[in-house]
Amino acid sequence: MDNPTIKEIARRAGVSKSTVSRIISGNGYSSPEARNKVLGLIEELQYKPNAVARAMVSQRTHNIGVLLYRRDLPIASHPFYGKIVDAVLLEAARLNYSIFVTTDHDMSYRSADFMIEKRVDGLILISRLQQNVIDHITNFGIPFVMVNGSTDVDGVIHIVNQDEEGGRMVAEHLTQTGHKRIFVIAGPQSHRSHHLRLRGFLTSIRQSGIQESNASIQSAGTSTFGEGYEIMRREWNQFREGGYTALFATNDMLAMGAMKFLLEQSVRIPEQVSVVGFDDVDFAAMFSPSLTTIKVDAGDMGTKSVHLLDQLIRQEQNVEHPSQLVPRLIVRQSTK
Amino acid sequence: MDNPTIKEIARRAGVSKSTVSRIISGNGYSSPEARNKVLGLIEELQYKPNAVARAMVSQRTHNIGVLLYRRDLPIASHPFYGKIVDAVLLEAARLNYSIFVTTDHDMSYRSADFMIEKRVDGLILISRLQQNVIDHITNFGIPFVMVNGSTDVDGVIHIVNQDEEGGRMVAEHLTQTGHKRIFVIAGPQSHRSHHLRLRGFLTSIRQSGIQESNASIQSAGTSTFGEGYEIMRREWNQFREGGYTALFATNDMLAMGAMKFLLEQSVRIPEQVSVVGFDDVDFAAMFSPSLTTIKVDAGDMGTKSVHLLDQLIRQEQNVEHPSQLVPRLIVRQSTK
DNA sequence: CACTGCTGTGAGACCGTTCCCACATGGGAC
DNA sequence: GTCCCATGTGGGAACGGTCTCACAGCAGTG
Repeated sequence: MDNPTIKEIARRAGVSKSTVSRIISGNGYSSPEARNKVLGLIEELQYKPNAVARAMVSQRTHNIGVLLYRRDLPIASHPFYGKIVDAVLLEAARLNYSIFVTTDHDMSYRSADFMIEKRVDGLILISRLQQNVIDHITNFGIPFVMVNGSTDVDGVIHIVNQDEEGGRMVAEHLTQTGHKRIFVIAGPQSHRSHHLRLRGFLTSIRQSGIQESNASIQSAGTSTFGEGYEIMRREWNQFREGGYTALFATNDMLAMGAMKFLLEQSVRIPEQVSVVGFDDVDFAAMFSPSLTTIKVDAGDMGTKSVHLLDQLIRQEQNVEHPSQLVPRLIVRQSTK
Repeated sequence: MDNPTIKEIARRAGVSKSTVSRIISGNGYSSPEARNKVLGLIEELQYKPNAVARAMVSQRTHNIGVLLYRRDLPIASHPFYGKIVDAVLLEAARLNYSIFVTTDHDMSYRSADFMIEKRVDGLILISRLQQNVIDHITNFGIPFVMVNGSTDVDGVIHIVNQDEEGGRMVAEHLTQTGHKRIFVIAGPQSHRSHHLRLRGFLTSIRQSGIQESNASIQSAGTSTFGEGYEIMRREWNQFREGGYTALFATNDMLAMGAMKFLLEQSVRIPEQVSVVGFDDVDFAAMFSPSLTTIKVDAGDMGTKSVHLLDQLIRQEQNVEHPSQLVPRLIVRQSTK
């Protein structure tokens, strides 16, 4: 790593490092001769400014930490959170930030501390964060935004979807297509989004005059494909004998897991059973039959989070709390 | 960001910053009294060492850059590369590195330069890198390893799978189960892995005495689900009339795309057609019917890459070129 | 001619650490 | 009593930049 430094450039150009610094940054005066000389040397020696040294004096690293709090699945290959990360990466590059990515399986603040030591300009927190982690981070005065967190916290910028509204859309779609007996797989109710999706769904069902006794609600311990499959397998008899014509799961992975079991039992989808998921992960469109679902714009979440964080970092006045993202029903092959 | 500094701790403890530094690092002598006092203050003031300043003097940032060169899909949500990244994240945390993640769509060295400016200790390069990018990085003397790159480059540590062997395994599996006419969807031949998978497959087929005229080979422009679907749709007549009983695609996404089209035409899998993919992405086991495939251990790739890079960074002598990962056939529902 | 303001430059402090070196004290060996 | 060594401490340079300040030259103005 014997990269040339500003001092080396200055020495060779016969000027002071102040002059070189001025020329590089474009602030302040410099003569055309000095400019040519220095710029030529920069090109010749392949000088790359040292971002570490810059951070040292400017007290800004231009780095952002993305912390994913999950116990089950890793981050990047997660079908939903992975998309958020992608969008974060893209938007961050546009705004000249670099991104540290970390997963925290302990749900502690160990990794948050690590990011603090690295002196990131800000943090993006995703999924299941605990109140104490939030408090911890707040303590250090590091700007941060939450994305799809498990709970809302007062005063914290939190980017979420209109999950309750989405649940309502599912109910409407199913009731309008004539379904009366609906089987529901509900993801962890400790998580805000699963909770609201279920609530919106149930409220709407009730308004349609369908008795709750006509809906069977299974609660899932995790929100994975395997869990969906397992629940369906376990409840198969109840499902078959109950005369259910529709299945709603509070996310796509649960829905597809259950659907896979149904297909293995030669249940025809959608002829015999209609299935609706939630999120619109990439696989939803690829599955066979493709899955009707509520699209949550993960990309938009990622983009917004960086955008808002950038405003917080730059200490812009009155950064507005973002409005919730509007979900959209996407009808595919799994419902009729 | 008014975190306390070492100087502040020193002032309050009534000692010099040298002493504080010694106590924190554990190098050199210090009296129990000084130690207690300083450690107490660190706890009380929630002192977090400044990694930027440390990097400044130690000339080591303990940061690693992950560069993914792709034109089509983003990184994190990529079903195969995402898994590599996950493993990298995990292993890096274990070895006390932080990870910068970047995607480069231009296939230029813009993002490599960016990482150089950030003075990462090393780079992990994934997928389609060009020779000139490699040269560029080599120029700066930054340690790096390649993972599943499009081509091998002399002297560069490159972690890959035994793709040719995997292709052979596919051929054996299909011929042993009695298939004679096989339809092949071959991903971009400019990429090492797709090229070798096809080659291994064809070599083995030929050895089994099957004429090449019995195999139809379709070349795919990309290696995506959509491309697989599209190719199958386009070649549907040829496929049906050709009497093919098996389909091999050089990766899972292509295979599942094609499979989805077949299912939509009410082709029964595996009764009428057997399908084999390559990679064993998560979705392969979830698809219905689940996909028989060759497992490439993406996790192992990620872990190894960090491990090797760490050795390069620490300038260990004779770091050995890793042997190629051994693939494994995983038989699922899509073949019989 | 004195004053002002623009252009151009360099010296040096500073960011928060680490680490080398100097130095002081005290006990044990000779 | 002298010397040596272990223990404990502080001063200050260095890492590679940015930025403030001082200062010099020179043209324009009244």
